[in-house]
Amino acid sequence: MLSKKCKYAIHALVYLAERYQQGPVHIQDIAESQHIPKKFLEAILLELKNSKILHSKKGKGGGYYLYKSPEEVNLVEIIRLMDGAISLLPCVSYNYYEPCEECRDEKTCGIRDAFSMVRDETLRVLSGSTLAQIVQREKELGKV
Amino acid sequence: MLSKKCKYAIHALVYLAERYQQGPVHIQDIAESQHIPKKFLEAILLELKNSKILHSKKGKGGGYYLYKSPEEVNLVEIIRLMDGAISLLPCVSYNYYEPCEECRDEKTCGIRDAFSMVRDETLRVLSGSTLAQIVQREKELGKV
DNA sequence: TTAAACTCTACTGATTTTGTAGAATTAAAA
DNA sequence: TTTTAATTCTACAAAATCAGTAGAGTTTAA
Repeated sequence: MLSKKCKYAIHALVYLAERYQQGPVHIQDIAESQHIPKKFLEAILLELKNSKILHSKKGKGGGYYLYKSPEEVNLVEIIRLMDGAISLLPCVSYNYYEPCEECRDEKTCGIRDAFSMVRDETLRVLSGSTLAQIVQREKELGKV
Repeated sequence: MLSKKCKYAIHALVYLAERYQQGPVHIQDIAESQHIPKKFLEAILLELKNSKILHSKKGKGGGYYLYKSPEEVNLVEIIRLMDGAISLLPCVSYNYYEPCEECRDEKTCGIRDAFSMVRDETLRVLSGSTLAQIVQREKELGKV
């Protein structure tokens, strides 16, 4: 399961994607509309800014806005940033690999195959799911 | 990521699958060979027994053994039992469904699609991965 | 100069995870 | 019948992670 932090990040980014190139958006605005605790959201947005997904403008009239285009940001990137590995086992992770403590020998472990396939399919689906796609999908579904 | 508990359960079950229909196996035996803390393993095996995957024999010469056949036990069942939902979001879960607190309207949420697909692919792969298959795979890979 | 916004450090409470202790129960075997 | 070796069960506890808060500092527009 994704953490709340990660779900908050996705919702905030979708909200900002809907307002792409329309100037900075207040944290307060995002927090209220998306039902996210403001102080918690602050930390999340800061992290997204440090990862060059967002930029911010300080001071009066400031706020956060998308730095990357909505087509460039996909769910894989967001999840890895917020929650870490995509895979279900550390021993089949591309970005967060660790040897399994339990497995004595990775080469003869019969369990890894299935989880490698799950990882591949998950990456395939989530990497194709960009902010632009999500916004487009919501328009199709009739969200105002 | 799977919890340690879940990984322990998988390893213990594979170990028992390799000894299917060869009588009860001591917890001690499983714990030592699979590097699992014995007391923790006790709780895990008891849970697997309560779910009718294992049976046990008490007293001297007792132990645990597979009740279901290795062909009947797949990774979906084990993960659901140990860690809960397969899906990454509660709002797309079959067995652990909960409405998303963040989404005001599930029907117009553009995020769920991708996670529904991830869930479907994950279920497809993991439901096809049985204890029998894992044991077979380990034989192929040359595990003694 | 003031007000409104983000920035940053530190902290805290709740929950989950990962175990451990120890007594009770059961059953085989001596 | 007693001993011994195993599972069963209840209760607890340490550690890690998650979710959220407090509050001072910095920046910028008006």
